[in-house]
Amino acid sequence: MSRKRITSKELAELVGVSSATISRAFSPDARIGEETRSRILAAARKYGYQPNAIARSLNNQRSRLVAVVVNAIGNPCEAEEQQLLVHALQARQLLPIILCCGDHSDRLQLMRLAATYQVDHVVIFSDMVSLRDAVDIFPTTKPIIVSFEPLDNEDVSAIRIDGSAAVDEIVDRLTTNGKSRFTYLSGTSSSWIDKLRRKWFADALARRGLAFVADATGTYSYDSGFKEAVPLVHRFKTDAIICGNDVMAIGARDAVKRVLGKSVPEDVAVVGQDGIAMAAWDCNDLTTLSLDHVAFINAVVELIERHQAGDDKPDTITLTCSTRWGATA
Amino acid sequence: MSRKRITSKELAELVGVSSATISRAFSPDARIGEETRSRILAAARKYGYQPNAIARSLNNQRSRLVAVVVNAIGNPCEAEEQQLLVHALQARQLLPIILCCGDHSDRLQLMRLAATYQVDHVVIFSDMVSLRDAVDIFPTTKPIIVSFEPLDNEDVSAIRIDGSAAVDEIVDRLTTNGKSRFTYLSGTSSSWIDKLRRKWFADALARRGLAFVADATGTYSYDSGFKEAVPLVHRFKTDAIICGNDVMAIGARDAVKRVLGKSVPEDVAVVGQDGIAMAAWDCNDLTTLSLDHVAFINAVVELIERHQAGDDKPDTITLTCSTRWGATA
DNA sequence: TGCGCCCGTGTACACGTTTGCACAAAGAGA
DNA sequence: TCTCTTTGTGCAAACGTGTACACGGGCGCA
Repeated sequence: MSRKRITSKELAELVGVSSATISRAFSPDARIGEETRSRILAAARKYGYQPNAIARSLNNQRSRLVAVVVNAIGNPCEAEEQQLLVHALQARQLLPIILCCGDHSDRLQLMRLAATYQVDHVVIFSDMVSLRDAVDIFPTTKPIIVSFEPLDNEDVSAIRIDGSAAVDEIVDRLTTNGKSRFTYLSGTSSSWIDKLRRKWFADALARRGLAFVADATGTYSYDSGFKEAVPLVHRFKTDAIICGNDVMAIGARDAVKRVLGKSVPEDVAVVGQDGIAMAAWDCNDLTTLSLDHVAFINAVVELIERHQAGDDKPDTITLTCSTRWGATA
Repeated sequence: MSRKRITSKELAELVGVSSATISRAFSPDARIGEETRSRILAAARKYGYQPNAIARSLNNQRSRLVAVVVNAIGNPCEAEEQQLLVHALQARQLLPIILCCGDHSDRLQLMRLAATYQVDHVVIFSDMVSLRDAVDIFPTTKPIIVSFEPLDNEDVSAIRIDGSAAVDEIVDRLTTNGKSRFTYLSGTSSSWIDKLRRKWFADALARRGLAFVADATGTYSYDSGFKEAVPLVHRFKTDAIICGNDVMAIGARDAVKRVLGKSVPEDVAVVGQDGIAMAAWDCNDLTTLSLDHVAFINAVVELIERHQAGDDKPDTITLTCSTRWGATA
């Protein structure tokens, strides 16, 4: 049953043409007789012939593969974006290769492996990889950086996110409601994104003569949010916890309510970041700094399309965050 | 900056050997002088040479690419499994190509596109694609079916899930607690998995002289669980809702509590399926028919490794479900 | 010295496409 | 009829590897 796939030369023999003509039958704007083409396509269907994309890529110098570098697949925020991106790629006949860099696995080696497949584009969602490594490993493919790391390199395209205005709104409401002992629960200690997000809040606080009274570091997970929230409340008497993502915010809220027996937002307000679908669930109803994921991915896709069209001029697109008002702040 | 990637022939010239020797330097068990190899590797590092995997694949007839067919990336249950699988593949120097078949996109065309890339293995998580289509589109690659569809084809490997024992436990507790008006909320009308899961419960009920008093169909989403639960309680007076997955169960629970003002599990019990991490969150604490995702993916990986080793004999591995007891039933 | 063997390397071909060039046939314009 | 363009096709050369085969040299052994 597992018979070999038929090649263009074999099909050529069966139809009675040359293999070059087979190839032409499959490229839409090639010079070929209409009658010949339909004869070939019929035979291809009959014998199950499909052009070999590996061979084509070798010849073309275009693989139509896209490396997508992410921290994790499970993380809801990333997952929503990945879903949108994968759909957009598929609609353009591009195939995504997912590189999962979050864990212990050797990121650099993994990216090098993907680079050997001559991917046409690289989309870097993960802020665990540095820009320097990215351009080093993909010298021929201009990467698209999606993390918010400040770029000093004019050679890569990027999406920049600006949340300062929305953050100002959030802090405004919190202070209006009497909050003053703010704390920040970040998701990781080594991430540019996390540092930048924290800075938005710190700046907004500074404009009002305030500052964070304490910091904690989790792992972007529910459990870490749950666990880290306890000392923030217990020891630092915080009345407003700003969390690095929505999942940790949900964990923190649960800890405040269940473990500490306090009410949210009256005793302690909790603010998330990302604006994932789950934040809007009735049982969560989270106040969160949210990003329009559709607009975000649209921007990425636009950059990819420019690259694909041969426009190598790098560009930076800036998006602004909005606020989802919920019952937690 | 975007200079072309260096080829093995060019590197050969620089080092003063033939391109064949370059190739040998990169295959661990080739006959090559130790001194020559280290000289080549040093030069490769210096000039940034990496063997071209596309060319190698063409030559080898092995791409080291794996097509992973899924319904969606956002779905938490699938996401957890995808994460595990991707990690396992990466550890084996295999690269995953994700095919997202859930939506409107033309599944068959998408799979055909992936097939042209000569993937070494195909893992089908989605039960939206039929077995017949799979073997048709990947004639040369024996696919690994992960959906639970009853297989009449001896040519594919499969993972089979058996939840009947755990389901019996669950139904036992529910009836002991006085539940009698069971309803089933499925995630889709066209899925084998969903039908099979429903059958486990229906059989367990039948053994006790019971049957579902009503059925509803959602979309595996929180919102659909929320919406579909209302009429089940309101109109059919159900006191136990079995949901097709955990996310819908959370939605159903919220609707029962917030919209209908009833208590869970006293008035209405809610049972999920999948055993995703979120089910164990403090705010959810869901009773659910759960699968050991690690064991599940281990089984998949074992099948892949056999295929990779050239053992084409198809095999079926059976896993059993367990129960996570929570506060909702 | 002569024979056989292993080691290290080069030569050449194959993998399955795409595409520039050549060329025959057909049609158009004079 | 002669030339010029257009159309459809084949030939052959890439694309960058891996590897079977050949071959020269060094070594052991008789």
